[in-house]
Amino acid sequence: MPVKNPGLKSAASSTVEDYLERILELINSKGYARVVDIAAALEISQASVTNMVQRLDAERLLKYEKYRGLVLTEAGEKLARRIAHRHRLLTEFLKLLGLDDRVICHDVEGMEHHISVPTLRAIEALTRQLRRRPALRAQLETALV
Amino acid sequence: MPVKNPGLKSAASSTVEDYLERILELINSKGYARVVDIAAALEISQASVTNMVQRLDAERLLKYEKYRGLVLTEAGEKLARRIAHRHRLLTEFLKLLGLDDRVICHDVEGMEHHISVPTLRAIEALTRQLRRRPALRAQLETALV
DNA sequence: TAAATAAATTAGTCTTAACTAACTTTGCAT
DNA sequence: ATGCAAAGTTAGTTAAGACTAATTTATTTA
Repeated sequence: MPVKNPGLKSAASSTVEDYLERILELINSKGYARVVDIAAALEISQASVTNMVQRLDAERLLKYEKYRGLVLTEAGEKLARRIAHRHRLLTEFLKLLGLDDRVICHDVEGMEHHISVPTLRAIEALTRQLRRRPALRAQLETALV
Repeated sequence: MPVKNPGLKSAASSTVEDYLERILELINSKGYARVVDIAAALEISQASVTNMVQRLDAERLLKYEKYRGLVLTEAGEKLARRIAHRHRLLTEFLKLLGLDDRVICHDVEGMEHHISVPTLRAIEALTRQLRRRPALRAQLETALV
């Protein structure tokens, strides 16, 4: 089934989004993202990462020199940031629903690539409202017995 | 990336879920689901449908006789119903957020396969609360300008 | 009922994105 | 400086799930 992925109107597949997300995380936390670290983070082989990294270089989302490492391009970083932001918003939303971290993590990782900008905005607004209505959140929790 | 699909703790992939969903829809609306109709509904070739239908038969989610048609098994129908139900709950939820039908349709089709049972329950509870709080819904709509 | 059309099937191909195994490069420790 | 381990790369394979083209079966209509 050719299910498109226009969530961020980038041409990025879910897979590409996952890579960018992890790469940005690594850069933020360690200052760099090596093939071996990306592979560990995504729980896939180094070979797969090498392939994808070369592809992302071809797509100008990062600059890669063989054996020497990579840096995100302007475009790549921008995209990665938006992906990370979307991830955070979804996580916060589910957190407010009282779900546990394991479930949140799993579901967000699955859904995040499929959420369009308008839906994300709506969820963001809802999250804000939910945040200031503890009584409503309490209602939800009791419903989850 | 080996992203599992434990939403309904069935072994069904997203693709299988899509097929079952459409097959049930067809059966509900026309009384039967032919290869040609499934293909049209999913916008894929008849050949692809034939393949999948044979696989679903092997997995005992439906019974299929070459050239003669198919019926869902008990297990297949049960699963299909749960998939359809999840689809409806998500659609209703997004509807209450004031999103337009195109967006809802797209996003639900993407997300539905990745929502776990606990998350679905939480969203269901939230939907109920949202339904009885028009003021809150109005707040959301104004935030979506 | 026979021809024409619609539906279904088969066989083989393509793409994406994983994998393993084998090899190369780099960097560190002696 | 060399040798070993860690990191990275290449080549070739696999699996899911699409596709087309060719063929077969079923159905409709003249």
